Amino acid sequence: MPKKKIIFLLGPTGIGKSAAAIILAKKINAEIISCDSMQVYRKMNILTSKASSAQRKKIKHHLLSKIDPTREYNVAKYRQDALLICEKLFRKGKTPLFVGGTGLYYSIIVDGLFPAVPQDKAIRTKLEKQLKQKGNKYFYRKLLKVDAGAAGKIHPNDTRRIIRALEVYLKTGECISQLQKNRVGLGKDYNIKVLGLNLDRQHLYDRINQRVDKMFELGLISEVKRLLKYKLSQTAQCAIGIRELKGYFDANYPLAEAKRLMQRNSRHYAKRQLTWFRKDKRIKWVDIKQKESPAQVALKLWKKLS
RNA sequence: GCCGAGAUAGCUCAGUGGUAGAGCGCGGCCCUGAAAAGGCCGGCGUGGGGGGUCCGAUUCCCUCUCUCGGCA
Repeated sequence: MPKKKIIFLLGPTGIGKSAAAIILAKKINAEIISCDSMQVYRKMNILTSKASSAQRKKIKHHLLSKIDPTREYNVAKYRQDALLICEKLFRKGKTPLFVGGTGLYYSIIVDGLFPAVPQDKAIRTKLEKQLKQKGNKYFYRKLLKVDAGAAGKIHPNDTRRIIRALEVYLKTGECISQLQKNRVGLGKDYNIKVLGLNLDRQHLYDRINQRVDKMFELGLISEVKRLLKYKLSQTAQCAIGIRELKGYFDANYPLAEAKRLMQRNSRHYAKRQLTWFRKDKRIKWVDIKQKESPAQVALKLWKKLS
């Protein structure tokens, strides 16, 4: 029996993955699974450029608007949810088409998640308190003592990772650097195709800037204002636009500045995404031109699949 | 046309007689339970053109060009 096929469509924010994906999905009898860490949240539609309900009627989208923005979400949950949906699609005879720009989520599906422990609130609070009192250097030395392997890979200022490594050690007595070696990916059991969309940097940045302009036209301000009435989870509040608009609502700067920051942070984000994707040799890149329509892009993608 | 100010990084500008910095922008990279997050690295330059003084000029002098004010 041939291996079941899973397709990924990756690419930087704003490049036009979603629109092309819908057309591609139609052609290949696929349903779309979002590979995006922010589109899972409800009430964040304009902010995350989620597919419209009209688009969603054309092709079923999974893992969109699944979680309330007051709740936490993370890679492990994503993996669990996404694999479940994959199985469901296979039973229906559909091909899963993962679409998104969250490189870690992609990697976690394809390369696997090493068996570790979930976050532990109590341990974290303690560690964070210690970090505050003793400073980065001391904290880093602490990690160096218990897990030199991890310390070698983590910069002393990257306290978020240091906390995680220590958390794993305190919880399990094992080194995260050792655990990380045990990951089992999907490659053996499935036929995985990975497509990437790219556009020259200047035009990509133009698109990103324009997309932010568009968000404002569509009513971003009231959407975010509404969102801020809730106590957003730590993860949900990381979406680009929330912090930036909050500064405007708090009268720290004018609206134009909020928009400028959103555009800049989105550009930086796209750049980081490209860095992440660049080193992944499994990605088959499809270069698009500035003015290509979603249908044209979808056609190029489709050709790349055969 | 005259008077004044200026011309230094992609932009805004600082500074110095011993071949230049800052902020923003931009580029590169790392990444496993917060990943649209978090962290690291990089000045990316014919100092407007030409001449002079000097051991040595981006810095001082002359000149040309351009820009911005003001006066005509």
